[in-house]
Amino acid sequence: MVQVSPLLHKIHLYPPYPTPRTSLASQRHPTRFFKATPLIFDDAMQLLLCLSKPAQHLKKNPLMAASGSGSIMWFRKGLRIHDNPALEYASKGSDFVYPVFVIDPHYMEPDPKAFSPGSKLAGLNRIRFLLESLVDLDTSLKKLGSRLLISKGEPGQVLIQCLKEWGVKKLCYEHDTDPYYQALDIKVKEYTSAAGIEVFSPVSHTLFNPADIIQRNGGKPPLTYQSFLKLAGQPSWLSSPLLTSISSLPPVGDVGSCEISEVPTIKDLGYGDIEQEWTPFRGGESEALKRLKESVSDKNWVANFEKPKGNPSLFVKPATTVLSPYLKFGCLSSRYFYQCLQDVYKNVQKHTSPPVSLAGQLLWRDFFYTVAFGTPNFDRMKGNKLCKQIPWNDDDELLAAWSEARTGYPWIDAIMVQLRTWGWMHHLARHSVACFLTRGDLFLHWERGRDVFERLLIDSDWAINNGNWLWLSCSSFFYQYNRIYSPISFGKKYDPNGNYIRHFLPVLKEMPRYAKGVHI
DNA sequence: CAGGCGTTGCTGGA
DNA sequence: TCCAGCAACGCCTG
Repeated sequence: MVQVSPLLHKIHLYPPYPTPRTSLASQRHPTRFFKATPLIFDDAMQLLLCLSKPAQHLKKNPLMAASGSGSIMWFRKGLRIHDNPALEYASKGSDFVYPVFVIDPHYMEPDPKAFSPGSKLAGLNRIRFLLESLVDLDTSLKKLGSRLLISKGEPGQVLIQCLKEWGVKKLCYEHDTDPYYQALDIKVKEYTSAAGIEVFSPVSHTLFNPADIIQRNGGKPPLTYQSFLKLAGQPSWLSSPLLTSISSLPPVGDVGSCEISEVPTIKDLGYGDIEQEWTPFRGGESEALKRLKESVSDKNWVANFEKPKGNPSLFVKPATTVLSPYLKFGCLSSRYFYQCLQDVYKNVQKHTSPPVSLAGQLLWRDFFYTVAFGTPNFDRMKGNKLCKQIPWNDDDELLAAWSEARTGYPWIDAIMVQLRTWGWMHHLARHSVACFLTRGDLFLHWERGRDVFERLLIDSDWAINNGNWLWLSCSSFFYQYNRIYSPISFGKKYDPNGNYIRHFLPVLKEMPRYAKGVHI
């Protein structure tokens, strides 16, 4: 029978989880005219009349919402105002801008069958983080004279319905390389090209355009970080300052019969009253910029940032920025982050460099985005050309012991508790539990661990998550699976307080090893 | 097919 | 404490 490790309640005695850095880290679609046949003449007259009148009149006339020049700004990732070229283009020369976010029920609505509270695809912590980001975006848009329009349903269908209903001639959204969005974009573009709607889809989620890098490398993605750096060079946009603020936005036009709501709460989504310990990290662009400012203002820290080497106890110290969840949802622009870092580097005598520097971390992110984009079946072992084919163990109970923090190894269990409650861990902590699962005695499939991370992490990012699991399971990029193959090695060098001990075994010898199947 | 490269982790000496 | 050297592995190149 499955038992809860008696160690679980003791885990909280361990050095507490990391704290934030502050306290510590054209053509209009004709549908509307056909639908409203009696109004064709009126519409045309209104248009003629309005041409000679001030724009204010246009804005107040709901009929003109459809006939004026309107754009849809479709938010997916990129939940921000600063450095948002799609939003900038949508508002340029438009009388109306419809900022839309579509709630995909698969991603948001409760799934009682899931192994942790949340939807089919995401844990509750990340869903809440997303909702907070949407509320923040809505607030910012309202300050600029606009608002966020929330719609529900299959995103492709909903968007096409909006395009029809509002008769806009421009659709703008941030380009996305994830397969989910690639498939969605194909569907939407089929419609827009048939309907003669202009689509503007700039690359602004990453520093570089993955397609460019792949092309420069002869059609294949670079497979080492160093070769990626050589191909990438300096980002082209760095020579001119990014647009980081907007003074106002065109108003939202008439939404017609489209069902629009405010940003829902967790309760609205059908989760009822949830009693759980929530992640301490608040979603949204405002919070992201606040954190960024705090991190970047410490020039010494930025200049000397180095991925902490060796000692995992460092993850209780102010070792990172905790900006990853904000980068994931695009609450923070990676390009703006990079620009801020370059500004600091310019003004100091000496600074660290990639791969260990802070800028190097952003480049790692781009590296994984590029490889992931250029590799079919990147998220699977089978059919993935990069992935070493390994006959992994398949054992649901061992997997459950790992994901439910019942392995019996306090260090591993503490990290898994942290993942479940906070949805975020230091990269060294991720490294430890990933190696434990795939390269330790469990020898379980990296796809299983990936699934758990993807669900529970608030910053889980398709390309980066899969890339790291490929790496740490020695399936790709790195292949020394004889390294750290046994959990004992986690105790060899460090005692429970994280102190370095070269030859350390006794404590771990006394640890119950639930993971070996005794108590499972 | 050999040898160099990129990579991580351990060791031993300064 | 820090750093160079080495081991070990698969990929890339000539």
